[in-house]
Amino acid sequence: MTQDELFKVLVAHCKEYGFIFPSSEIYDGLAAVYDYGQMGVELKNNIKQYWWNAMTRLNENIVGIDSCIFMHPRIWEASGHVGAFNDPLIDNKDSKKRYRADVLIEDFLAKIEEKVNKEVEKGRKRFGDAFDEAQFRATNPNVLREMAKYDEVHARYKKAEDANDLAEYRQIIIDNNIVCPISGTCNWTDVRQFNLMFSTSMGSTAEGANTIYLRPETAQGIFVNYLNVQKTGRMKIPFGIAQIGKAFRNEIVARQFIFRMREFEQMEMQFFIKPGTELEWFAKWKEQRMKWHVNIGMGAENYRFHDHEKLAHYANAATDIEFQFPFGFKELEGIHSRTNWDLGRHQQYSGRKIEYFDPEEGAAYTPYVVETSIGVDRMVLAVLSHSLKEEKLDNGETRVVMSIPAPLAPVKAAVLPLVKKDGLPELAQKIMDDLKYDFNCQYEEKDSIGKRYRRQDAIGTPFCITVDHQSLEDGCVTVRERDTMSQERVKIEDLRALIDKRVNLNNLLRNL
RNA sequence: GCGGAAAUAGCUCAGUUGGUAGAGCGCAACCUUGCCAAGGUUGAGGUCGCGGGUCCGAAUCCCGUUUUCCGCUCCA
Repeated sequence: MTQDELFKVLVAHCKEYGFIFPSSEIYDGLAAVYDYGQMGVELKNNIKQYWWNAMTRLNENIVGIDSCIFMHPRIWEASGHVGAFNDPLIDNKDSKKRYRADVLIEDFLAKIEEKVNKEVEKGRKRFGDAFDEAQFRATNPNVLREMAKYDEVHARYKKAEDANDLAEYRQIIIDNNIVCPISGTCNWTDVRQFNLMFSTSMGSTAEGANTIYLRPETAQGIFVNYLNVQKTGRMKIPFGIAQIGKAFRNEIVARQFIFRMREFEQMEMQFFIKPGTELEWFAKWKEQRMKWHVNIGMGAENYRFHDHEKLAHYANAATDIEFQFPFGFKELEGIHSRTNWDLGRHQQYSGRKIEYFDPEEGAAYTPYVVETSIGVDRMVLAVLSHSLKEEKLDNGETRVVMSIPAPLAPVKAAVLPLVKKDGLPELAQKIMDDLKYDFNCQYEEKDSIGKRYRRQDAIGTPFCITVDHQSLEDGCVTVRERDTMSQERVKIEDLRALIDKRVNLNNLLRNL
């Protein structure tokens, strides 16, 4: 099976077994939005728990918060999100290149100015010392013609800009035959406004309503609560604030299943430090975060760092942890040294002093920040795509098995009476009722035992517990292991310890 | 956004020159069986993605539209 086919099989498998469904499916779906089903939500919750406990329990200086999706609109001005993503864009249909419509028009105006300047230079050469530029500009027919065109286009452009009239942008481009530098044609699409942020309005009456944005990242909720947490938690630098939550980005193209969605969930931790120590902490978190990933047991060879050469406006060092997805190595987590950019901007925009008094230094400063930011949905996809396997068995048959690392598996054990009579269901149900307080378990008595094993394989259940006639006499059951398909006789009272050893998240955390 | 392909039962797919919708698997109930996708009986489930048009008649032909997949493009 090629990676491409595997990916298709994965998407189908996720739907068939209740991991992930396309959103609003009975209404033909909503592009690039997916819902988690009964299995998917368990897997996702386990991943979140592994992260949350690794961050907040294993680090005494990291605490969690849960901030709102709605935030003050000025926050997004301070963060740079409003300014950076409000561009009118236009595509050339022939070269398929995308341009900013306003830049195309400005370039065109600049070219006219250039032409005029050339004329002026020609005049200067011709008249020498007697050259009067103002008079030349007022009388030369070439200059007058070009300037008339300039003024007309400029006036239209400014008017269109003020009114945010996208159709007029396009009309200006067409009327002046502004062509694509690559294809040289004037075959343009409509101008579209791209804003990466979703907006809505707050306030129940139209006139009183404010435009607010759905947060495009959870990080800002941490930054604006920095003072609250630092003061009420009496946090001493270095310290971190962790958060798990939804974020929203109006991606131009959202594709590849849950890899790039418009609504997604992030797990972010902002670590506040003394200026000058950021590269040291950056290196430390790089190492820590890679360890967290590899510890899951999906193979160190499937991860790699990708250091950024081109840095974002807020960062002075950045790297991605990439995972080998079916469609190649892609970003799973980002680690950024964000300097004091965010806190500094909030200081500026809010007018509040956001500083830390360092008793050791005897001075106050705006802390620097090292961020770790991971996509929950991408983690889910990493686990699912790595775990799904089609195996050839010795008897020539194939089985589909989800070898999800046991601590992350949605269902930990299935309790199965071998037959649906002779008191076996009753005993199985008793075992189920005992285990369900510790583990997510399933009870199943329908169909042959082989079929039930395969069904549990397909959702990644690490253990199947089979109750047979002998169990009634000796108090033992058969424990069948998912990956090896091996079977073992185990006393009923030993079941809990046996399962716990393999599926308890704390065992994973202890290895960190 | 551009180009290409596709959409029929829960899933995988048939469906003849246009003539009132099919299979396998799955699902539900019962019987038989019992350690790796067993057999039998019975049953439920589809306005053929949606909207128009042509026609006596459309799953089938035409137009539009939505969604998905592949490539390009984009992604602080």
